[in-house]
Amino acid sequence: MRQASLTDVAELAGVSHMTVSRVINGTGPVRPETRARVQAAIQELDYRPNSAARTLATGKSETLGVVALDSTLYGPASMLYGIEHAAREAGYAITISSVSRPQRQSISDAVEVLRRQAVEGILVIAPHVAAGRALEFTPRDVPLVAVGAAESAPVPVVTVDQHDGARRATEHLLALGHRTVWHIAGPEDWLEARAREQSWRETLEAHGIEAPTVLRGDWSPRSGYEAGRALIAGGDVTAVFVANDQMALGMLRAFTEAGVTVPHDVHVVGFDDVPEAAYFSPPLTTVRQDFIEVGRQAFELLLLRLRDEAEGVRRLITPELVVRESTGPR
Amino acid sequence: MRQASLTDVAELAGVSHMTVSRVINGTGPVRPETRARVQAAIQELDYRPNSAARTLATGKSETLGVVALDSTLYGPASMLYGIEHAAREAGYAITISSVSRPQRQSISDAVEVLRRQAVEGILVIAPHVAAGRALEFTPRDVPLVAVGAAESAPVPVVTVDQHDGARRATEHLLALGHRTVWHIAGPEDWLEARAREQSWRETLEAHGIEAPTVLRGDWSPRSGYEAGRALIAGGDVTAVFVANDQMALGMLRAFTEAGVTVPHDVHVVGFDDVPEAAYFSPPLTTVRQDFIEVGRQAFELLLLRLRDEAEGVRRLITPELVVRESTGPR
DNA sequence: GTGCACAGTGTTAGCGATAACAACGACTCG
DNA sequence: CGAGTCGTTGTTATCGCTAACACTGTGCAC
Repeated sequence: MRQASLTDVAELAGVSHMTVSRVINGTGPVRPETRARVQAAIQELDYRPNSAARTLATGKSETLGVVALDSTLYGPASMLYGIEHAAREAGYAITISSVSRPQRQSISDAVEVLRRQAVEGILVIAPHVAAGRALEFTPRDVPLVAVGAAESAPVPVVTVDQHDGARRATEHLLALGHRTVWHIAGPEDWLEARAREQSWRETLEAHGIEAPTVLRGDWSPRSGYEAGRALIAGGDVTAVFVANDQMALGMLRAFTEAGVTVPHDVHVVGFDDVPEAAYFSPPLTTVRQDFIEVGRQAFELLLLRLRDEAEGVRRLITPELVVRESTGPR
Repeated sequence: MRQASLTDVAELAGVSHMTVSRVINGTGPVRPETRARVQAAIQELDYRPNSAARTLATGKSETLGVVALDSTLYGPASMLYGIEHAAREAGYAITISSVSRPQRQSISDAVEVLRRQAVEGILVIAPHVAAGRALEFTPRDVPLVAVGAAESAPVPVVTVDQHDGARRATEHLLALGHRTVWHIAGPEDWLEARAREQSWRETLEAHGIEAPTVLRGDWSPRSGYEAGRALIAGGDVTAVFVANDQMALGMLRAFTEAGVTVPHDVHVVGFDDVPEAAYFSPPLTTVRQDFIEVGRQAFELLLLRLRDEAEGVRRLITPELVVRESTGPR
């Protein structure tokens, strides 16, 4: 048998369908005994409101869309969960549409897919250059909030303060007495990677130090490993700021294999503070980003945006330097 | 101005709304020049079909629900992406409802939330004992597929063969000449943890070895670290099979701190093959689970289930032992 | 030339809910 | 005691779409 509808319930309870609707939504007055009869009928028929019909009638879907990254990178995945959690608590459903590769077109497509789903607003987790560009071309009539680092985007945005984090990491190393600090950057098309690199460079320059050549990885441990080998080959490295923890792990591995000891020979700082970082060999000094909080605030900001109160808002979340043995005493 | 509707498009193109519907869905014949006029009108009005209305009219939502775990554990997160990817390719949208703690009630609630969203089918990623129980009480009229390890559930299920994986891990260690193999298990309420533990025990018994006392963690590196310290305190340990890679990392750390060398003093095997595992110190021998494939097959299975062709189906995916230095020559 | 198939299009009736207003009785108030 | 108020319920229209069927006209077979 098919799903029961409002009318079925109304018939069984001997009332009009509107009365049932009132009972369900708590709108308008209903006599207690009528309410009881209706509720009994609902129980008996295992009635469940049809959200498509409700959406059609009200124009509200109580659903938000999230454009996520098709990856299991710790950051993006955590932000997704932060968003989902906050949204669910507020009674919103979440529809996701992920993109495999962060290209302008794919992000626009994902947004388009979500718009057809009649979502009320969209959160874009896409800390790429391409994402920023895609957002520029997004119609202004969709309530949209960027999560991550799309700084230049013409939409409200929530992001961790990458500059601050990278500055702290670099200054921490400088304070330990190093003459310079090397940097392993993330992929060039990630805004976060760019921001960290830029801030690292500026911090060095502020101390009158010329930044050494940047090595670039792709966030993966493997690329960190390779960068580590390259550094060893170059010689004369005593301090490295790596753009994420995974690459830092790869680098630690490369150092270990080559007999370079951390923290004795080299100091290393990562970025993210993944749950594993405290158990690397040695435990990694890193910059903690509270992704869950980012997700939560992004959701909040989207709610504001839905009420048109988020014009030009940009929320910065301050990261935190967590000092561990990888920059410990030698 | 509000979103354009079929009728608006029809008016602009000078046809009936049905003709527009036919153009959009490719149903029924339409003269090429009419089609062109309609398409022009669609373009001009930036028309976008209203999915709520379509769902209401057809009874099909082209949407699937996923009950996910509110965690960034590598496995569950990867499976989610596998599912999402497969579904999107097939034109299905995905609505997620995550549960923070895997209790029977919360899982039932999540399923209920999704049912109201008019999803056509539901995938439950919830490899817990509680999930299995929750699924028993789920009405049989919702097409539902379990992803993970809910073996006893009365629904079709896709899972990695945990028994096989744990057996391979244990036998690998035994083949290296160890007299026995210790085990750090996962949380007792996870079916996967149970399966790995049970299979480890059976494998030892099959070799006439009595299983040593099990230590139990919570999947976190910290718990692995503590288990490692406990093992060291107990002494006389030469081979450990750890139920996941994160705990194995913690254990490696505990060993390093205590001056116990892997692989020289102790051999360690993990489970999962997270991207980092190859860069642990030492690189970790582990059992690789292809989570993306699990997600893909789960989606496929749900499609079968939607056509009532999945009765009692259970798909097992065989994991693979990846040998690295943590069980290398001493 | 009559009939029939079929391409092409329109008309009408839902899908299951909410919105807006109407209807009715009981009660209060002046 | 008539009018207005309010609590309670019902009626009707509507959201945007598709399903089902009705209606044209054309081309072809016989």
